[in-house]
Parts: sequence; structure tokens; C-alpha cells
Amino acid sequence: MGNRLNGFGDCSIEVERACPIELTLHIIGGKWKGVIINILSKKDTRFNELKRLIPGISQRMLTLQLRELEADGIVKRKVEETIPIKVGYSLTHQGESLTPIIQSMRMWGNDYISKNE
Amino acid sequence: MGNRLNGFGDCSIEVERACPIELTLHIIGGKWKGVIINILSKKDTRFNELKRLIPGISQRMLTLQLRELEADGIVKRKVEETIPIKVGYSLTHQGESLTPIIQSMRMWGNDYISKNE
DNA sequence: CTGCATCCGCGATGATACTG
DNA sequence: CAGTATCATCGCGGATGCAG
Repeated sequence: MGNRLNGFGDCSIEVERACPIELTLHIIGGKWKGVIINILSKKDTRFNELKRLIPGISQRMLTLQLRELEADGIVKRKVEETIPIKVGYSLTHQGESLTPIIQSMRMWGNDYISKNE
Repeated sequence: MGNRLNGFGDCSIEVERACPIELTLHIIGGKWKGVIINILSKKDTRFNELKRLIPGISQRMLTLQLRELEADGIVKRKVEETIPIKVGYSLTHQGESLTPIIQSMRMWGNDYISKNE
């Protein structure tokens, strides 16, 4: 997992090392990651359920984004060995620690919308 | 400015409309926007100063990211009609209202780094 | 000093079909 | 149900040169 941090360790801002910001943005900034985390913060969700809840996302992208979130330790994947197979996704502790930020972003976004009609 | 909201108005998540999150992510999620906002939150900064403070960014990208932030009402642009011209950038009120989120992201990022070494 | 214009490669994303 | 594989595309972003 640590290798995902590569490319962030060598940036040197003089005012202040802003890398943690970039890192966070890199982790949650994917095209659909915000929505995914937001949904998972409310309830554990299965693959097809996620797909249904996120209109417009392709199966491929959903898989990829989930894999990245998993690699970053944000999301947990639990396979039920039934037939057909069921796969449940949920937030890890680290993932849950992101929800305050997500919620701040929601509030800011709503505020922004209301101010710009 | 309102037209930048297009594409967000029609997303319909059943669990909850997550669009404000996507919108916020869209506004601050650019490759360098986090750093830019972070720097501007500390002090007004001129173009070349920004370029110097952000190693690795190309002139082109700095211009583009600043233009987007300006179009989104996050950043203010002030031209000093000297020779040579000087252009100062600063946060708008809306831009300043983002800094708590940015700071949360910094803290989360630092925490993340220390936990994943 | 602060940009804009142009060219271009590459990665991100979509569409579609196939699988255990 | 939950993916994987493959192909095609499209825009991001880098490099470079020009301009006021």
C-alpha cells in the first residue's frame, strides 16, 4: 500500500508542505469516489446495488474505483460464497474517518449552489 | 458561472442526492487546485510566485487552474498596470470558506501517512 | 512578467462482449 | 451476481514558441 504514496514524498512547497492535501485529494478525488464513500458511509452495499445507486457509472469504472479505494485502505470487500456470489462493500475505519470531510463538502456544495442559484 | 453546475443537476442518487459532494470535488479536485487554494489561504500571491512555490506545475496548467478557480468564484485576480505587468491572486469569500475543508484534508492526509508510514 | 496558441502523447473512461 | 478482457476514444496535461 505504501507504494501509492510515491510521487508525494518529494514535493517541496516552501510556504508549507501541502502534500497531505494532494494525497487526500488523490485518494478521494476520483470521478466517483466521493459518491461511493458517501453511500458506504450510510450502509454496507453490494456491487450491483452500488451500480444501481450511481446512475451513469459503468461496471468497469465501478470496479476500478472500488479496487483503488480498497488498495488505499478506505474500503473493505467481503465475498459471500453463495451461488450466485454476493460481494459486500463497506468502509474501513480509515474510510469512516473520511466522512466528516465528505459531509463538510456536501454542506459547502449545497451552500455554493444556493449562492450561485 | 451557473453553467458550470450543468451536469450535476440531473444526477439522482436514491440514498441521497450526493451531487453537492461531486460539485465540491469538481471545484477543488483539479490536479493542483488544492495546493493553490492552500497557498492563497496564507497570503495573496503573484503568478510567478505561485509557479515558484509549486514545483512541477507547468505555466500552462497554472494558468488553466487559476482560470477555472476564478470562473468558479473561488479566486480573485487583480492586475497591477505596471511595466512589466503584475498579477496578484487571492481567495474570494467563497474561496476562504473552503479553507476549513482544505485543513481537514491536510490533517487527514498527515494522519494517513503516519498510519501507513 | 504574465500569459495564449499549438502540437501531441498518453492515460482515463466508455462500450461491448465474455466468464465463473 | 460480480466481475474480466478488449478495443476505441477523448480530453488532460506537458513542451515549446510567441506576444503584450
